[in-house]
Amino acid sequence: MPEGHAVHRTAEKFAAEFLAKTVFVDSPQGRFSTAASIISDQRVLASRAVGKQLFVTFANQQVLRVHLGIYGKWNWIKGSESVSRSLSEVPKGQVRARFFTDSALAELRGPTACEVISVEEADEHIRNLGPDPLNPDPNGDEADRFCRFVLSSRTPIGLLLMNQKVIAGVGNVYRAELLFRARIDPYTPGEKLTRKVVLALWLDAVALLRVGKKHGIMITRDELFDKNPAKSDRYFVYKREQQPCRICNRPVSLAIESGRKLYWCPKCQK
DNA sequence: TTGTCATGCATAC
DNA sequence: TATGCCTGACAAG
Repeated sequence: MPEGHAVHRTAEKFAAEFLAKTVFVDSPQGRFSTAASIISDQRVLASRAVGKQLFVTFANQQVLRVHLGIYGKWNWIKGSESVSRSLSEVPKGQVRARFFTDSALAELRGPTACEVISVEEADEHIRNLGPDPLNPDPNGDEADRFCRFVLSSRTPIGLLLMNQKVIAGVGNVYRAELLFRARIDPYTPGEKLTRKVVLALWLDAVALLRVGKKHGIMITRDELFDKNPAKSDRYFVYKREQQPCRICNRPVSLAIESGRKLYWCPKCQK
């Protein structure tokens, strides 16, 4: 489930299992073999997420960068017996990379990006990303960056929220739900919004992604935050086209914008 | 069992 | 705007 909340969970899991430990890396599929050999048998110095990307720094100053894209998935195996059994078996499907110690094994399948780069290159990737609601700067600069970008753009807010340079970590689900919760028409140009509205949108992104990170699933209806709801109940509008809006009962709309499905309620979001 | 679609994004045209 | 990535959830039959 690769919106930002899931990647931050992975970064924490990586830290919990591997931080300060020597980790072995290989690539059963073969596509990551050369890069794997560079970071294998190295100590993990840091693990962090920025937006939808994971960055793991190794003792030899090499950085693993992983972006799951739409298919990518992590599979974790814990316990020394389970780990050694898994390592001795032929893995199921295409495993791009495996990261393991005696007691934990992380398998990576189907990522859009999985590469080993320098610290400088990693910094460059991070510089190209917008503010991440899960990495809020204590001095408020991240909120400010988001507001400035949105308020100076003629692009519809529905597209701005999908741009990782504007806000890193929000994807199609959070885009639709944030705009519904704020009752904003997704076609409103950023510059037509007020600073107060844009700041509220940012703060709601911080709140929703924190809930998502805490539970490991995306939930956008306040009354269900701690209830582990079924998928069909989690959202206001996402994947609910033609179903009645939970507020006004009118059918939820669907449009394809820049190749992605956009869901909204035309009555509530004006 | 088979087919379709997806929470993303880089690249080619 | 189309395609590739190549997994997995879900629907249809």
